[in-house]
Amino acid sequence: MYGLVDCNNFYASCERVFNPALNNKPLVVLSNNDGCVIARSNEAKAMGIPMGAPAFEFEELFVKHDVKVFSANFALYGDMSSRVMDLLKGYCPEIEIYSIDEAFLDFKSFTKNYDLKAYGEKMAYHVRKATGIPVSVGFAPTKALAKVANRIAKKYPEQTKGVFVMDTLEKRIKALKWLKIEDVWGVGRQHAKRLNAIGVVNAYDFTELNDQWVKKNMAIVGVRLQKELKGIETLGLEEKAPKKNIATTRSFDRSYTNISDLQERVSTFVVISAEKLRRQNSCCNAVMVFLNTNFFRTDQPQYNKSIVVRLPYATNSSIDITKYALQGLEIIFKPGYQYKKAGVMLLDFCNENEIQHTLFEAPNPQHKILMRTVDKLNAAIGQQKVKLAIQDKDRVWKMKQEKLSRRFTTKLNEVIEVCCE
DNA sequence: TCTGGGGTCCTAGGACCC
DNA sequence: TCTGGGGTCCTAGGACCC
Repeated sequence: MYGLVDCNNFYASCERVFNPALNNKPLVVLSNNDGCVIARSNEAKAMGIPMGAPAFEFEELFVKHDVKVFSANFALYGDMSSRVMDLLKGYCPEIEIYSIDEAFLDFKSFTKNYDLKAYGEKMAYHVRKATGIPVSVGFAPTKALAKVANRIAKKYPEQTKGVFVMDTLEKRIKALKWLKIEDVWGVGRQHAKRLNAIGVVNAYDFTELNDQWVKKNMAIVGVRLQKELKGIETLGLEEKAPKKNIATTRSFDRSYTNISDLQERVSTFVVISAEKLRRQNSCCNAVMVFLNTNFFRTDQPQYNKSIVVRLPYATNSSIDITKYALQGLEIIFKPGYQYKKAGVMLLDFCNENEIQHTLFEAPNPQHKILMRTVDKLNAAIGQQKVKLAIQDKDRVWKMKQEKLSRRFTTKLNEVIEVCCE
């Protein structure tokens, strides 16, 4: 059996841990720049605030119903996530951390008639008790079915106590008939539309579909999914692998027209990305840069362009990569447009120790030592304290974050205060 | 006025090889 | 008039996930 543990309304729950006055109140968390709603408490969901809703469109509703609004606090969420995951590892060492708020557990090595229901409840209780984060647990013979089981646990907390075990054929059929096709893991908008058109409305219908159709319209991924839902295992736990791409992209608080502003942004994006690259001991062979105008402003001329610049040698030096990224920017930049978003993506990785050197161009060996030193300094005295001269030339780039909570768990001077009378 | 960010996998088709 | 067969690698774009 597989288990899927998923934190309930994760970001919203993180905000509540250190501020219990928020319990039972509608609460939303906004994306960078306080742009869109990216997490909602149950109360906020019940009010009909959709995922991805632009915050400005719902401002009135927030005020009217006293919805608690927070800017995304990823320092807090990331730390809370690792606390939850560490606890789960204690219950099942075979674990795949699938995202910041969910993990698959493989119970293969447990004895056949092990009481997973009781075990799951114990695990969920412990996580709640130790971190303050509520979780739901689904058990089933395949990963895709564990996703379904989890959904049931989350949807019916009273009946399931947050844990649902799908261990019989009857339970599986009933669950699949209950689950709408568009809510199936791996079925997105496009496939859902096509499936609806041929009368497939729930997950059970999908399992009954002939596999020729599935192969033709949803490719091998769809075929696998169909098997998984029938209880035939096609997906195992995945190993944690180093990233194949690393991206840093941002929308700006306003539009920018000057190339010098964009040069600063692109350099900073490279520096952030390259630090992640070094952390996983990789080098990249190419860098992609893109520029976007504001596509919501249909009244303004639009220009979206990206370019991939090959590097002469594989490197993870912020200095080298910045140089080539800026060359790329120079090529795609066109004056006269209002740029609202830009980004950088590092591509084509290899291991730091397996670099193919070229005959005529060699990296500066000093960079490696320099980067290590910069990384160490930044880790010790705060991120981005040591930077390239082209970054932040004469202005502080501020993201709109008006409702940011404290970094309760990762900054000593921001920890919670306890008052004793 | 205001609308996020970061990933993965798969496939078709072009370019190339012998 | 008529023009083979078998293969690899790369890339762009689509679809999906959180």
